[in-house]
Amino acid sequence: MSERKKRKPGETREKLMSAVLSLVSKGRHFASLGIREVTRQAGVVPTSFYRHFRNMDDLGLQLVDELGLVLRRMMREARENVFQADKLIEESVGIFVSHAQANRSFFLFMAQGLAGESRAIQDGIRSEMRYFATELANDLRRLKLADHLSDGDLEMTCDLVVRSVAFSLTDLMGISAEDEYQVEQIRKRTCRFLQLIFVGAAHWDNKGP
Amino acid sequence: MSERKKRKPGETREKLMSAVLSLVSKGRHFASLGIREVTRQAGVVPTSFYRHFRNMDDLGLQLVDELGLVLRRMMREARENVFQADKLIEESVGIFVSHAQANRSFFLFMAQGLAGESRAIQDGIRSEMRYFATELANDLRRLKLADHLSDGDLEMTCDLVVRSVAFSLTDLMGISAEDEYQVEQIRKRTCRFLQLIFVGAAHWDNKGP
DNA sequence: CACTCATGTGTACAGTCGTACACAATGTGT
DNA sequence: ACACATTGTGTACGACTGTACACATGAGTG
Repeated sequence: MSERKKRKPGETREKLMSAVLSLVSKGRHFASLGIREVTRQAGVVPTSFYRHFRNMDDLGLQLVDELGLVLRRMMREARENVFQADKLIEESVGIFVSHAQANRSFFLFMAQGLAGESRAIQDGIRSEMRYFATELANDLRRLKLADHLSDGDLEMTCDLVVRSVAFSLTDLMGISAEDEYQVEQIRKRTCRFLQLIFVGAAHWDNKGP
Repeated sequence: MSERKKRKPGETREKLMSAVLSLVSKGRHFASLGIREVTRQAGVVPTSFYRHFRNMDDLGLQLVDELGLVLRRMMREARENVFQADKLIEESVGIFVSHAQANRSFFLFMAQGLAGESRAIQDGIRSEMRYFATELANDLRRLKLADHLSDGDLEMTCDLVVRSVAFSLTDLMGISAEDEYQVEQIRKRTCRFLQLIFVGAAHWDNKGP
């Protein structure tokens, strides 16, 4: 139970996970990747794979965990940088887009996993999205921006927001990262989506059941 | 250039496409399917595949075409059955859910293809969604339900509607088709999403650029 | 009839797959 | 210093893969 002082503990593990992300950003789908292919990309012998993962789904699940970290970092940055309520949407979407560009492979993996082959990975990603929606609801409450909404209605609104942003994610992933014009189009369009949703939320009066 | 009277023209072709759908509904991802696996499921010899498709992506593209037919059938039924404007959302979502159940494998394929491996299939499905949004916009114009919206804003609203429904689709595909309770939950939640969006659209005044 | 054409079958091959096993290197606790 | 646990390597095997080729069938056309 002492400290590990190996030269590079878990180095191959990281190489394998990076290899998957790298293949995914090259256009491959996670479900079509095999152990040999991943180890080849990582520059390791196939047998090494089993030292760290039981199978590809196991690796995918651990990628979902790391994805969670990325998302939390993004949320923290958004919380630190969004001060004025009237720019809330623009700022948040901007941060989201830049994170999606900076961690393209992670978000690509996320988009794929939502309708992927492994139920466990699907559930993991869905759970991350639910957590995100909950945190968003907390923030809106804290900023007194949703006082007239019931808890259930606020939760629904945030859920819709997260889904819309997630769908914009698949738009982003469909274009090349360098196409500034298209990125800007998607950014603006996502902002308008969210504005529309928030206008709806602002005028939402016990219309729900 | 005369009429073909072969016993069963294109029979194997259909068997191959059905085989893919069948494998997809069993939980497999399209990107992970191989030619041999598909032909085995179809009860045909592997070489027969090439008589009808150049590769798996080609087959996928033709599945997208058939998916288009399914979507158009659904839209027609919605147009025929939705009379009163106040029940428009409930009726439409109900028709959507029942179609998604009846053609589960097609919609599963669609959900997968949105973030799939083949760019061509992605674009095909995206194009189907765009068509759908446009038709929806036409209907709303025709029913005089969006008179205060500019064309661009109406298009955006319909796009958001279609995206929200498409995301509900992945919810639907994640549960077992027999779980009536969960299906009902998703149905209700989708209705609330759309209601929120339409409330937003109703109060939308040149807030856009 | 013989022909062509579309379709389906059988065989074959080289490459890849997942994974089991024995072994080497190296850092850790006694 | 010793044995141990962890991590990485090399080899091996049977199953599966995509696809090329030659051939069989049967319908439509001359």
